[in-house]
Amino acid sequence: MTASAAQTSPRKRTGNGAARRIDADEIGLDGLIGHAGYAVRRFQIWIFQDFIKTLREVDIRPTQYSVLTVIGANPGLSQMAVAKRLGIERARLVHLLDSLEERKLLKRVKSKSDRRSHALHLTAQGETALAGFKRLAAEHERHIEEKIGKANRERLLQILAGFT
Amino acid sequence: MTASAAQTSPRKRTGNGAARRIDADEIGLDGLIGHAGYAVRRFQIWIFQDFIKTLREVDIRPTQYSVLTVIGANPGLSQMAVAKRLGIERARLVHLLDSLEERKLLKRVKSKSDRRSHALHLTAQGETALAGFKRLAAEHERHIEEKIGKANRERLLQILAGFT
DNA sequence: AGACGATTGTTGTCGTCAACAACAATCTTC
DNA sequence: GAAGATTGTTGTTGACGACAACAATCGTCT
Repeated sequence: MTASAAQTSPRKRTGNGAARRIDADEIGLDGLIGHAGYAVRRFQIWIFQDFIKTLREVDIRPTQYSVLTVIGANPGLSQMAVAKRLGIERARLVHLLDSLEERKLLKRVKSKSDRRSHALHLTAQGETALAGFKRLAAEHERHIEEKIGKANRERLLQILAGFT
Repeated sequence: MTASAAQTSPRKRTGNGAARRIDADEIGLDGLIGHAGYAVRRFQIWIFQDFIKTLREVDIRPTQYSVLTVIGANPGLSQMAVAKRLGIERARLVHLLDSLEERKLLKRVKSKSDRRSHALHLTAQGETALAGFKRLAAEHERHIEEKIGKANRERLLQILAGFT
């Protein structure tokens, strides 16, 4: 996108209220370039949108996917443990689990050793569904490769490995 | 944070309701590792929190900073141009500008050439304030270097240059 | 000149998400 | 057993993206 074609007039910085048609790609970012946060924010928005689009047919959003994946890999976790691991507020996790439980993808089992907590498990249906989600997620990951290059994607994962 | 110390029992995968004290760092991410989106999300959260913390004394959030920076570098831009350049909804920009204008950091000048639009300018106060913000933002950027390394930060900016 | 469509700023709604605070039930510890 | 901590839950707040509608204005076509 943003197919350049900035063939507007050369003069810039028109004093005050003077307005000329301005293409977005000819506006200087100035100090913003060189800010990692800005680049990362834009990149993250792009990634999430592609993830949502790629998994739209199964109606799974990134956070839901991360919850299902963690529970699938560690059955019996408590909500507290999942929340801490994924950096989600336990208050927020409640609603996430509500919707996933309504969709019969997982279930809350009352723990016998600690009657406050719930042990989280995928349903059989949830297991098979998750397998499908993972295939789509892999496709999404390929989109990223196409966007920034295979080597860059791996370098990126390596750089950010400490934040998992 | 998360000072390891995972000296809990070796057995895992306790069947059903059996709950044992579990440290967050011993929970497998499984398929989540290798997902660029997950790493980027965590990284972005970390960056934003550090930015907010570093600029708390001046009460400036990342989005506000990006708006001020772009206007500072391109005085006279319309709201539409700023919104398009930063990927912000113009509806959302209205509130952002409201608060910044209330704080006397910028002003909306009625454009004479196009009476629908406003030409955005920093106030004198806004210019000097922005200089201070930029110093703090540079400090924030140094925090990132300390976190992932100077070389990695530059590589990152290079990889994500297409998303500015 | 006049009409029609597009653009700009604005207001509003909706849903996602992080951050808190409060609460009942339950566990842990003294 | 009492006091304090933890777990799941409900609720509120505020930042944010997406969308729809609207009045004022511009550009264009005839």
